Amino acid sequence: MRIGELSARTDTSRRLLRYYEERGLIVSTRCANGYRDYAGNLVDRVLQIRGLLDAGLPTRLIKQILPCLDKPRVIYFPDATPEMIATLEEERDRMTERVRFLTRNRDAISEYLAAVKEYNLTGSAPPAP
Amino acid sequence: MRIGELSARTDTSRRLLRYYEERGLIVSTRCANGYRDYAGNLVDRVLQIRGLLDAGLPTRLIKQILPCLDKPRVIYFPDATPEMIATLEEERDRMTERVRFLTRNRDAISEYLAAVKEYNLTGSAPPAP
DNA sequence: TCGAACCCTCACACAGGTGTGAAGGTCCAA
DNA sequence: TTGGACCTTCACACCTGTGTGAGGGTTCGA
Repeated sequence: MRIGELSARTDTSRRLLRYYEERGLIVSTRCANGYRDYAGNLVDRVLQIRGLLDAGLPTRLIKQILPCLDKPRVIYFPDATPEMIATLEEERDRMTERVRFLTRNRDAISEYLAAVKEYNLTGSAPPAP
Repeated sequence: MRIGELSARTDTSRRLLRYYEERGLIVSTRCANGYRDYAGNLVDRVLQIRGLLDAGLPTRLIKQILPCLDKPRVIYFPDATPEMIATLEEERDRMTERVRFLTRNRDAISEYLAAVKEYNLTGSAPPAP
């Protein structure tokens, strides 16, 4: 598919798709006229990239991580240098940390929203836990 | 405490502490000589801010969210405008989404790392699940 | 009283993700 | 064959979080 379609199907600007390619996150072949040609599986890939970016990971790391998230991954085993393993372990821990933080704060927000709802319903503050 | 101590206790540069203040995320009083004076509870507050920033939330939102995370929060109920409630609900959902994404990808990384470990141990790829 | 270690404001700079627009080529349908 | 929709590259520009340094005060111990 061409860039316009991929853009529409991923709700991602053409600009960003080219940027991701420049960063090595996605690849494309070229038609005879120079237009980019994308494989169908790139839709999922782009969505995954966006999610990881939104989660705070830089493209540099996403590029490292993406191959490991592919299936089958066996073919990537030989590429697993010790440095990369270390980077991945570090990043995994950082992600765990992020999840903890996000979850905790999100729960606090939920709790607050529930309390506000209760307040608006009954006109009085809910009992302290 | 002064900025140097807060900086040391939160492992955050003075520059950033001033920036957070400029953004309205933290407050300080001023000593007679113009030095900033921080309350002790700001240590936790700053760590929380850093966590939220690292989790991908912009200062703009953190500022909105922080008051809801305080205890007791009852005093903030009157401030809960419908727009703010809506913003919070939106952000809560975005955070849930982020958690899902991070967890999924982190698990994939963990799985990959485990497979690599197995591979290095036995010299052969683990059986496909 | 001097120097070190603080603090202040201001401002320039950078990296990363993203928008926007210019200048131009391609393709298809009216 | 012309117009519009699509594509190309290139470049400037923005915002946000952050570093760094200049120029200048304050505090305190040697």
